[in-house]
Formats: sequence, structure tokens, C-alpha cells
Amino acid sequence: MSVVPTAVATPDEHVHGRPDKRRAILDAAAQMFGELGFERASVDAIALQAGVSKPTIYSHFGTKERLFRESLGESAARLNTDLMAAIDGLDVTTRTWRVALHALGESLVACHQSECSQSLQRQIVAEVKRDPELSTAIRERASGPLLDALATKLAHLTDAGHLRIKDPELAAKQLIALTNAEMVELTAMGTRRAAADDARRAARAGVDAFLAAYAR
Amino acid sequence: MSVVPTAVATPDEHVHGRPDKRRAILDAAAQMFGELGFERASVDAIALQAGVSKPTIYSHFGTKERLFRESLGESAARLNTDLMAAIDGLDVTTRTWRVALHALGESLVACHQSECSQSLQRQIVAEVKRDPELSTAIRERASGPLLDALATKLAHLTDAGHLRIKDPELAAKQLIALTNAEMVELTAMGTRRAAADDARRAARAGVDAFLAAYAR
Amino acid sequence: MSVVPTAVATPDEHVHGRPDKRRAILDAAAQMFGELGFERASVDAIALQAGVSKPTIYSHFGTKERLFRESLGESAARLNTDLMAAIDGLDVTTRTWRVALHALGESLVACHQSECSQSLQRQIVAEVKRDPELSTAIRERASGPLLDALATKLAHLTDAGHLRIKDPELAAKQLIALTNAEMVELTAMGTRRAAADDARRAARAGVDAFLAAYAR
Amino acid sequence: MSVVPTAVATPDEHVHGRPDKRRAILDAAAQMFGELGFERASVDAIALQAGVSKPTIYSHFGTKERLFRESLGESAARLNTDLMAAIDGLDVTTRTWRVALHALGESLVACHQSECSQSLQRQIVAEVKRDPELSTAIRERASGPLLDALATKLAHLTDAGHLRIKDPELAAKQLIALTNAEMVELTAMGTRRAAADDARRAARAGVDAFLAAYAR
DNA sequence: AATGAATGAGATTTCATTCAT
DNA sequence: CATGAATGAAATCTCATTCAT
Repeated sequence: MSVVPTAVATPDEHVHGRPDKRRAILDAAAQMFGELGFERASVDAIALQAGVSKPTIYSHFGTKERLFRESLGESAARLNTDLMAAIDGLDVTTRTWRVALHALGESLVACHQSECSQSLQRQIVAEVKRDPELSTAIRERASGPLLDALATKLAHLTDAGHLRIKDPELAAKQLIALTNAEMVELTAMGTRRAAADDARRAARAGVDAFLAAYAR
Repeated sequence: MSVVPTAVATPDEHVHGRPDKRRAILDAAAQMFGELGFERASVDAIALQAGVSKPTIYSHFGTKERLFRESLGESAARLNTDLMAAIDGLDVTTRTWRVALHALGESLVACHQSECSQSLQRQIVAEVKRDPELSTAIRERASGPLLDALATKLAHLTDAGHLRIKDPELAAKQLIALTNAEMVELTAMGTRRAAADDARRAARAGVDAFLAAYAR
Repeated sequence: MSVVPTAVATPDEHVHGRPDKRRAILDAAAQMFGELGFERASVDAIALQAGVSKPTIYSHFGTKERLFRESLGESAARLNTDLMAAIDGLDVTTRTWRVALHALGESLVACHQSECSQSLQRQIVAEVKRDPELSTAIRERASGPLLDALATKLAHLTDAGHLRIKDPELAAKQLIALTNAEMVELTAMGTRRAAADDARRAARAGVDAFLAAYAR
Repeated sequence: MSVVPTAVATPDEHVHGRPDKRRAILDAAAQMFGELGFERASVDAIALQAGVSKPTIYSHFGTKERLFRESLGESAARLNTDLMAAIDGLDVTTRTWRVALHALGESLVACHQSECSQSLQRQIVAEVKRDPELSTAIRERASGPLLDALATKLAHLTDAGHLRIKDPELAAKQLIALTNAEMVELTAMGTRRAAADDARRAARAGVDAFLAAYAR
């Protein structure tokens, strides 16, 4: 059902070939797809970059399309790990929860403008119309869990009496939207990294607005 | 300096060819590029769709790349017109400014999920890395004016004592971010249109959060 | 019968259009064909260079092929004029006929490495297989008359008791062959001009060999 | 440095692909380029003639241009082999050296009007302006060695007291020029083969003139 | 008579994919 | 299992040539 293959979730059982070749291919694919997009990244170039032959790629992944999906799945998983780490780090019990929320905002912004996230976003947006399941896959693997975790934290903050939130899931989406509100411009649509100061200020401004709306 | 050619701004002076063929080509290009993206949309297909021959396209636009840019420029201009109309419609003087702001939010959401906007966004995000000037061009033609106009309106609302906004430009970005916060999920990343009700509710929720943060 | 059209021989009666346009086209054609050859010289480029529109070219010459032939015809005629002038200048009656013959050799070499001659040769050799009549046309317009005139002069020198030649036509060919013997290398196959000194020395060496063979 | 690739000099080490396909491609290329020239010979036609697919050609040679160069290199090498064989066959020690020199003249003429030589000449002259290095390459591979070998032979004949030659290199060029003096006309600029008798007579006439100039 | 505009045909080149070894 | 070699299909772009004005 999920587009992202099981092999990503359980990389121990290798479907095909030596795992190191598989790794090399996926790394090369992530790089090439990230830089050039699905169409412009040629299987030849990926094979060259990975140091394997083209048929090896095909024996492992069957199709350029499937290789692409697996590559995206990996990137999404990696990004998700980073984001979840940032959210898990939010301590809602301390009195300094506001500071912690600001720190979380900065982490979200940092993740958002990471090379991994930017290229992932580019690839998905570019190809999602051709393969709408990508949307589902990514939501299940990255956005969904992220929002859930964040919503849970916000609910806790509400329970603790710090915030006044009725729909935590909605609030989570709004928090993310607010922290990223300035990033489109600062990163020139994902073309370049924003200066560290600018990113921090943008995150702070987003969290501030969020607090203005929801703090008790 | 601007990537978007002058012909878009002043469509009266036809650069080349009979204007109707040029129109047909641009329409076909907008459709094909919108559906398939730059790479997968072939010039052959565009020519077929436009009912002209391939060389006609090349004699008008010289390059697939240039045709793409002109097509994007047109879409951006069209989208900009719609958005500006929505913003200009916001009456900040009446006592019912809250109602008006909610209506504006709905308009923004409607524009955002219009086919034109969605496909424009797809195309830009997909190709901006290859041609970073696209980012500048679009900001100058669409996002920039839109944000300026919206910021001005918000400043007026602040002047009128309704809102409490220090940085209107930032607030404008946040308002847009908030109204769109749920749209990514509702449109499945721009893959489908949201139900009218859902869109309205999303817009309302965004404006409500905005008001919670900034209403005096 | 002749490939080269009458219009070249009698440029007064213009077949089509104003003669100045015709001139401009032929000049542009000579230049483009000379630089790029028949295939690579596009009619577009010739029209641009001539400052006329493409249909004008077609209304004057009907076909790229015919334009090419007329252009070659003109070049051949021009080259022939130069060569005939050089040969006519040979005074066989004076006692200094050896000096005159050396001067003639130098003239032949000079003509041979003129831009006109080189490009003419390139074009003919390149296209003669596709259109063998070119060979006939050029022989009739340039090589033939040249050889005849030169043979006549050599016959006169024989009559005057200076040379001992049985077959003047053959001797004429040999004289030309000898003066050009070194030119292939000196001009790098017509790619560049030889230094004036080298050209003169080559001509002298050729005439010397000719005299060694045929002087009484 | 040399345009002609090493693969021609050392055809044992195959650069790419199975050697037989490479051979078939080069044979087809030699034929098509020889008949039609660089521009008019399409890669499609060469692939068809060779019985391979177009991408195979590109995987072997990378570019039409490179295929052309390799093809020319082979032709030049083949022609050089023939010419060197003819020259090596000249026995300068016997009393019948005059007969041998006439035989050599006939061989030179025969080589000159061979299909290989004619088409090689056509191709080089046609393309040398676009790629002047062709001139160097051919001189190094064919004309140069030929002239050297011939000059050496002529020097030997001078040493043996048969000829009186100061500059053997120059004399070699002149001998070739003289034997070919009539061939331009006899072959109609390389369009057709001369009758055997005519070719023999032309060779004889050229050698006779040479002897008249240089025999002691 | 001259032109802007249009086109059918064909050029080179690249790509994802599959055999045979 | 991995690969070198091969290919069908399709891409962008150019050209000589012709209408309609």
C-alpha cells in the first residue's frame, strides 16, 4: 500500500545484491535526483556516480521510477528522524517552556532549510502530479508523524495551562506555517540557505505570533 | 533584467508572428507545462495542442526554455491580477472589517488552490534550482506586489485602530501562511481541489488565528 | 547547356527584380558559400547577409542549388578574368621572356592562393560528386580558357625558338602543376595564405623546373 | 595532438564495443562519407548501412564529427599503405631505373585515381576549412611519409649518378604534381575513373617531363 | 516585386531499458 | 550477481521551401 518500500524501513534484509552496492546506488540517486530532479537525472549518471553498472541498478530497483521512490522514501525518513528529534526535545514540563518552544521553532526552521528538506520538497512538488501517491507516502512517513508529535506536545502545553488550543492538529500546522512564513523569501524558494541570523529571527517571529494567538 | 519578457507586460506589440498563433501557442504551453512540467511536456505536443507546427513555435520563441519562461510569466501575471483584485476588494473602512478580512481569506485560499496557482507553483519549484532567476522573476511579478498590497491594507487596519501590527510586511506573510496552513493537506499537495466547505473552513481558521494574534 | 546561367555573362538584362538586390544576394551567397560550403550555408543566413527576405532569393534563383551554381559561376568568371589578365601580360617577343615567364608563374601562384580561388576550389571539390556538371561548367569557364591561353603562349615561345614543346596543352598543365606543387603544403590545403616570400620562391622553383625540362 | 585517434594506428585494442560492429560502422561510414560528404551523410544512413542502431554508433564514437575523423584516419592510413608499397617497390640500383620510375609514376597515378584517394581528397578539401587540423593530421599520416619516402628514393638516384637533384623533397612534390597534371581533367575532378590507357599515358608524360628536367 | 509567417521533413543526440556473457 | 554492449523511441532544433498579403 505504501509507496515507500519495506526495504527502507527494514534495511537489514537486503532484497537484492550486496547491501553496499545498494547503499551506493541510493546515495548516488539521492544526490543526482536532488540536484537535477527526476527527469534530468539519468540512470547512466547515477550508475557512474555510484560506481556500478546500469544493469545492477535495474536488477536492484527494476525501474527508474522505483529507484526514485525509494530514494525519496529514504530522504523522507531521514528528514523525519531529524524533525522528530527536534520535537521530542521539547520539554513541556519546565517553567521555561516558552524558551523551549522558541528553540523548537529554530529547529524546525533549520530542518526546513536543510539541503535534504529543500531537495525533497523540490522533488515531491515536481513529481506529485504525475504520481499522486507520492503525496500519501510522504504524509505517512514525514508530515503526518511530525504533525502528530507536535500536536501532542501542544496538547500537553494546553493541559499544563500554558496554551489555549482547541484543535491541536490545526495549531501544529499553523505553528509550522508561521515559522516558515518568511523562509520562502529568505531562501529564494529553496535556492540558497538563509543567513543564520535571519533564520533565527524568522523562527522567533513565527513563534511569537503563535504565542500571541494561543498563549493563555 | 527581468526574466519575464516585456511582451507579457505589453501584449499589444506582437514580437513575432500573427498574434493569434502566438496566443494559441502560449495557451497550449501553459496547459502542457502545467500538466506535465517542463521536461515531460514536449514541444511536439505543445505544437499539436496549439494547432501549429513545431517550427512556428521556434520562430516565435526561439527555445523551449524561453517559451517556458514566457508561459510562466503569463501565468504569474494572471494569478497576480486575481490576487490583487481580491486584496483591492478589502474594504478597511467599514465596521464589518472582520467579515471583509474573512472574505479576503477565502479569496486567498480560492486563488491558492486555483489550477493556475497550483500548476504555477509546481513548475516554479520544479525548475527554480536549474534557473534560479525564476525565483526573482516571480517575486517581482506576483508575490512581491501581492505582499505589498496586503501589507498596506493591514497597515490601514492598524491605523484604523483595529489591529496591532508592528511589521505589516511580516504580518502579511503570516496571514497568507495561516490561510494556507491546511491547504497542503486538503489539496494533497496541489493534486486535487479541496471541497468548497473545507476550503472555507480552512480560510476561516487561518484568519481567526491571525485575529487572535493581532486584533486589538 | 552550360550550368552557369546567361545572366552572369550578360548581367545587363536582369531576369528578375532590381539588379541591386540580385547583386546583394550573389555577394552574400559568395561569401557564405565560400566560408561554410553549400550545406552549412543556410538560405536564411544568406538572406540576412544580403539584407533581403528569403522569398526574394527564391523568386530570383528558384532554388538554393541554382543560387549556388550562379555563385560559383561568378566566382569562376572573376577568377578567370584575373588569370587571363596574368597570361595576357606575358610578352613572348622580348629577349627577357624568361623573366616574364617567372613573373607569370608568380601571378599564377598569387591567383591560386587568392581567397576567391581557394574557396572556389573548396566548393567545387566538395560538391562535384553530387553534381558532376559542375566540373564541365568550371572547365568551360575557367580552367579551359586559361589552359588554352597559356598553351598558345607556350606555342609562341616554341615558335620563337625559346622552348622545345611538342604538346603545348600538356605543357601548360605541367607548368601550372609545377608552380602549384608546393602550394598545398604552404597554404595548409587552402586554409591559410602562404608568406609572400615563400609563394615567390615556390613559383620560381616551379618555373625553373619547367625551363629545365623544356628550354632549348 | 593528432586528430587521428590511436585506435587507427593500433586497431588491436578496441576502444569500445565488439570489434566487428566497430568495423562495420567504420566501413559504412567510409562509404557514406565518401559518397555524400560529411554533411549529407546522415548517421541514420550509416547505421542502416552498418546494420547497427544509431545509439551504437554514438556509444562507439560519441559524435558524428569524431566518427568522421576516425573514418578519414583509416582511409588515410589505407591510402598511405598503398602509396608506400608503390614507392618501396622502386628499385634504384638496377640499370633499368628509368623503367622502374615510369612504373612508379603509373602506380602513383593509379593510387591517385583510386576510389579511396578520390573520396579522401574530396572529404578533406570540403571540411578542412571547418576543421583545419585535418590538414595537419593528413599530412602527418599520408602526404608527409609519402613525400619523405619518395624524396629518399630520388636522393638515391642522384647519388647513383642518374639524376641531378639539389632538393629531393621539392623534386618529389614536382614528380607527383607532374604525374597528376592531367588527372584533374581525365577524371573530371575525381568524378570518374580515367581509361587505363589515358592514365598510363598521363603518368608517362609526367615522368618524361620530370626526367627531361632532372636526368643527368 | 517583396515580405512576414508558416511548415513538412529530417538532422543529431540522449534515454531507459534489455540481452548475452 | 554484475556487466559491456546494444537498441527502440523520442527529444530539441534547423532547413529549404511556399503561401497570403
